[in-house]
Amino acid sequence: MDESDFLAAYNPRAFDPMAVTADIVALTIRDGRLHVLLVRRGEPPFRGAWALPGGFVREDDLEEAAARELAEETSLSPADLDRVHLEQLGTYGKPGRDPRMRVVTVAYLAFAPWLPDPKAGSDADAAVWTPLTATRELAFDHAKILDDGLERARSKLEYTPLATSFVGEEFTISELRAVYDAVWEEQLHPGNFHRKVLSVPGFVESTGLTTERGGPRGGPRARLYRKGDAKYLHPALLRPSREDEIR
Amino acid sequence: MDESDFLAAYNPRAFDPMAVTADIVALTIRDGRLHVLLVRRGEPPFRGAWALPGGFVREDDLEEAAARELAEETSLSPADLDRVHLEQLGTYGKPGRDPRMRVVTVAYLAFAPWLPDPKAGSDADAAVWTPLTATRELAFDHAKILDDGLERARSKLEYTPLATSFVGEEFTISELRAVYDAVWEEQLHPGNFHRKVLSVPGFVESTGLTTERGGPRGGPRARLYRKGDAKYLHPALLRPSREDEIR
DNA sequence: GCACGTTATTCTCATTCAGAGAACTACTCG
DNA sequence: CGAGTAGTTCTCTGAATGAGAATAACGTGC
Repeated sequence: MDESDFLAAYNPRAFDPMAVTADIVALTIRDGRLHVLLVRRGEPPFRGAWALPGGFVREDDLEEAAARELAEETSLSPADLDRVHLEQLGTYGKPGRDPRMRVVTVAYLAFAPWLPDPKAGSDADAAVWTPLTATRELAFDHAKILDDGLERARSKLEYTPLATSFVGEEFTISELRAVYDAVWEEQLHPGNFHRKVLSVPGFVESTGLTTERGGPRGGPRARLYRKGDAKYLHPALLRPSREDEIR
Repeated sequence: MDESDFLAAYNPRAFDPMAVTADIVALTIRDGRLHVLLVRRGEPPFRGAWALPGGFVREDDLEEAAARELAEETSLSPADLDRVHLEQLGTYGKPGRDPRMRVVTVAYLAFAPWLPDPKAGSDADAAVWTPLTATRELAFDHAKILDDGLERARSKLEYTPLATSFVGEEFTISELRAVYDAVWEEQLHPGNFHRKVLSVPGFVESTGLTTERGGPRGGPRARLYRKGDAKYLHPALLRPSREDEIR
């Protein structure tokens, strides 16, 4: 066979090697604020600096590599990992972005519900959920990757039901609204939000239950919902007042 | 220095090498139909099969590599290349997708206005604009990449002014509508489309001119517009009737 | 137990937007 | 010149949105 001859003679080392890493922008919400998972690097380059969790891709698929790194950093059980939404964010391969060699990084974006505080992983001293307001200097071009991840997250809340990935299995409309408030950094109108969520087909479905108690500062018991079967929100739930970002 | 010692001792060949390619889903509109640029492979693997244009990433940036490949395949002048919108689509790295070795492909999506028929590039017998209706079997996982590119294109027309990348410098509202018709495969209402385009701030701006003649089958001269300064369409121009795709 | 502040939920009302259809007009073609 | 086509503008109707308010259920502190 022509083709198999070619493959036998093919030398995979003929090109400059490139390393491929999978890094993760993992977002969650704690205390009503958006947090990102950061690790402190235990090895050069950028030893001691904060960075996105990630690691080299070996034999596995890109997304598997990302899931593996995330599970390592957060000591997540497989069952927990199921509840985390993971999607590809983008790929960053500018020459010189890693001083060691040419590294192409495939970034993934993860939306997680509440998770316990992580333990340190293999190549990191520490991994912590960090509020976004306390932005730190990040290693490599991770600040740019984080920015891209935030913009993607903000945008995805508009036209997908992914906000439900940030809350528990059963949730109230107010908890869902808190997700939007945190990610968009805007206070949404409770009444209109309530109407909107219930009017979008497939966004949430009722469980028939309510919370056991009212809120910590009073108020009636809230009805509980679970995620519906919609893949897209239609009509979308648009961010208010983006006049400035439009041009 | 600790860090420079580390870098000096670092062996870039310690990992299995991975090749990185940049492949392109280049779309344009001809005769009112959406076309994609395909090449016929001149070398194994998949010799003789149709594939997306692309090639290995060498010293350059990923996007530069994509632009270089696109320019090669289409024999585009730098001035023409300026008018082509290029954005990253996604990265495909499943083990085994290339029989030669582990190949990670960063796919780019290009929107081009009318371009001349391409000549064959270096590693391809032929490159042709192919109507999407005549879908062929594609090499590797390029069918999936193409599908993802189409979905991205359809979606981007909704909330960005990228439809203007498919038409010339000056265009009529009807030409713009033809872009939407072709990409969405729907006949939009001419009156409502006209109202909508003119009412979205920054989508198009008037040139004050009109076409020299009416259409080939009659009708009045149309006013000419150029691209406005909006980065996003607000409110967006949503696809009609996606009820089926929502869940 | 009670007054009060808080919050879930529902309504109202005014405004904007989208879909359908049509009018009006300027053109090309035969 | 007459018929047909297409660019542009209007009208009408129903849906969606934003702002504000009403109602009612609950926790807290006295």
